[in-house]
Amino acid sequence: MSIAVELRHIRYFIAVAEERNFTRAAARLGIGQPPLSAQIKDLEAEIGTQLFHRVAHGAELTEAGEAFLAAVKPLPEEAAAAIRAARRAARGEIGQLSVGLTGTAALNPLFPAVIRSFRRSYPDVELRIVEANSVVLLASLVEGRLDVAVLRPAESDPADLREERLIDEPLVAALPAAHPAARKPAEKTSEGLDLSTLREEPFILTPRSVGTSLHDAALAACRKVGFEPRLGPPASQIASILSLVAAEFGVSLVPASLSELNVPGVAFRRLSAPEPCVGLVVAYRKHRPPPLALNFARVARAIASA
Amino acid sequence: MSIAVELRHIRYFIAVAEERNFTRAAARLGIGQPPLSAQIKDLEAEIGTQLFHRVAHGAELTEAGEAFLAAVKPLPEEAAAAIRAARRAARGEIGQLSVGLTGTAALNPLFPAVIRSFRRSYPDVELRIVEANSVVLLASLVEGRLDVAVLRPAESDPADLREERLIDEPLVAALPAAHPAARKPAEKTSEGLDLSTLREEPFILTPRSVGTSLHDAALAACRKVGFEPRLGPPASQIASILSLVAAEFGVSLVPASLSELNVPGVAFRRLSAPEPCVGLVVAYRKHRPPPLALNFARVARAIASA
DNA sequence: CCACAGCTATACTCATTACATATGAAGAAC
DNA sequence: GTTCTTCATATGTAATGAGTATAGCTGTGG
Repeated sequence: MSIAVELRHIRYFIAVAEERNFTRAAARLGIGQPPLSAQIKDLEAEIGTQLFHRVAHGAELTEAGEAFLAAVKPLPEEAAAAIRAARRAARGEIGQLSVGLTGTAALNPLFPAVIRSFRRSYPDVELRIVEANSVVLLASLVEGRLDVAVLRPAESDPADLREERLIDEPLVAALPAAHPAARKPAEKTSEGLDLSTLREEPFILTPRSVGTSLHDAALAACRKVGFEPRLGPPASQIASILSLVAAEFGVSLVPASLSELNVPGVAFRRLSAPEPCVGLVVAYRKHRPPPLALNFARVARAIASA
Repeated sequence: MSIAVELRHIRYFIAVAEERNFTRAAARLGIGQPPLSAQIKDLEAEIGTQLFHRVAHGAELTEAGEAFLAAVKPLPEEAAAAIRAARRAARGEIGQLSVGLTGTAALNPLFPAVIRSFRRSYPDVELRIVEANSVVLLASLVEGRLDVAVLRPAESDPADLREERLIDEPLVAALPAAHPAARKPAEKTSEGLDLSTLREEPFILTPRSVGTSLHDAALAACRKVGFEPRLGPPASQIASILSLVAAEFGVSLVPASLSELNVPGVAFRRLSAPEPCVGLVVAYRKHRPPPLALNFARVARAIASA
């Protein structure tokens, strides 16, 4: 016999309590007075006590009614807030977003600009930024530990990720400062360095196990100009590469944005055309990407194309 | 088109979210799976976004679903708590109770005992205790500023109050310590003082405007033994009466419980039979007394008869 | 590769109930 | 006393929540 209490009962009850009058409350609710009386009656039966004293000129709250009113008053607004929260989450306006970032992307000025813009557009999103190598990033994306990542693409990237190219970035030579090829860059009109002049140098690259993209791009560039590079000691992070170059263990090919860095003992030289390039993409799962990931990708594309 | 969100939707949603499976959630809710699916569908339509990803082995929360779950999770319990609060309020277990207290009742040991017992039985009730003269108490009761009062009854008390007699208390004479009639109380077997021996003394009484009960009881006692008392200076509070007696402005008749007080310069003497009496009652509105007032009265009766 | 198991969605019916309309009863105000 | 206001009751109706049966989809195991 016990009828479940519904938000409808609570809304009706609050209306009557506020109007202190069934008829006016019914008008405010847009229903007739008899059904309103019936609903309140049901509610009272369920609670097991009167909530209103019916008097000639209206209805007054009983003690139980006062207690009930105090307790249920916030409920309709809480329900409405829940709906708003769900809608905002669906639009990707609230929630947590885990952004992965590969080492060389972190050094590109694009990335801080994207983050700045995203935070301005979505101030209520909790951002978590994780830096890791491409292999880790891709695995984390696929397994859901990351929602989106900015990284350098490779053909071997999982097929169930969507990658949107943000920019293409030329590779430049990173040379020990004392290297003969490092001398020339004084003139502005200087042509790019001919990569083949580095054919005898050991190349410092990241091991293929932590990211195929840069590794393969560097190899491909060398092969294109006719030599198979000799590999120097591997370096798993971009900072290590530059350190090894500075220590004259060899040369390297790195994204142009790294030439902004002033690393003592390292000189950067652009290469002569055709410059080899590596891309920078924003990646997320094709399957049910979080709305926030899509929003992040959109912001990133907007910044990249600006 | 738009269907109001009800607690039912929320209960169902939470069940599915927790089970991550429509079929099991339906079983837990005691309904069939198709109606559950329909209700969730309605909810999603109302919110305007999917709350679950339907996958082969069940249902997973979307971002919107996660946000909605976090927001609605407490609602069912809040509604249940509201019902409990209303029930408790109806039983007079919670709420505020304003207790009025007349001056001479405050000095009776019964009162602290009642308060102690009430607080033990109803620990969640917020007690407010107001001391005032009977006229103010009665008016406050009728007008709803007080819920219950402990006072001395009079025939003139409003008819829409119910008064339950707690105890009858003899009146005793309050005499200046130097008064001849104050000398005799040494022997335990001493007979009471004959009131008529005080016929020439001025009587210090509270003015009738602040409380008819004691005033009329004292007058009636004097008349019963054959004299019309001469009135001394009026005193509006019981403390003032005793002060004036100590100052030898006259004598008074006061409830026996006051003889517990050690007031320098005042001696108390019991009167000879038939001892005049004043009652002590607990009073509350006949019309819709708050449940708490009834509970208070019940506790008071229990203590008084113990 | 096919059949099966498990899950959700759809189609349809039934019982419930929330609502509207009309009316009655009771108390306050004039 | 009369009238007005207010809430309660009676009754019919339309909406809807829930039940039953079934179809569709998706991984799994033989």
